Amino acid sequence: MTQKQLPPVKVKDPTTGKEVKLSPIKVWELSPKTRKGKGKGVKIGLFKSPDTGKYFRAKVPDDYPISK
DNA sequence: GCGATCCG
DNA sequence: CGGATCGC
Repeated sequence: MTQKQLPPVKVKDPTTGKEVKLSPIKVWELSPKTRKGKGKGVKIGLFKSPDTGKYFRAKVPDDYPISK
């Protein structure tokens, strides 16, 4: 059992205004427009509010794995 | 404003 | 096709 299950991300549901731990449905990274050597982009995760079922995006930690 | 990505 | 996400 070497598999590490990813911890849920603490995000604020804009629909409820509550901070909830959710696992991102999809995660990707916005590359910096000028990808010149440095400048990390921002990792974005797609979530859905458990209460309203609405979708929203939020930043995820830089160490989060990317879903393709 | 751009960069990726998805849902209305 | 737009809006929304975050950093520069």
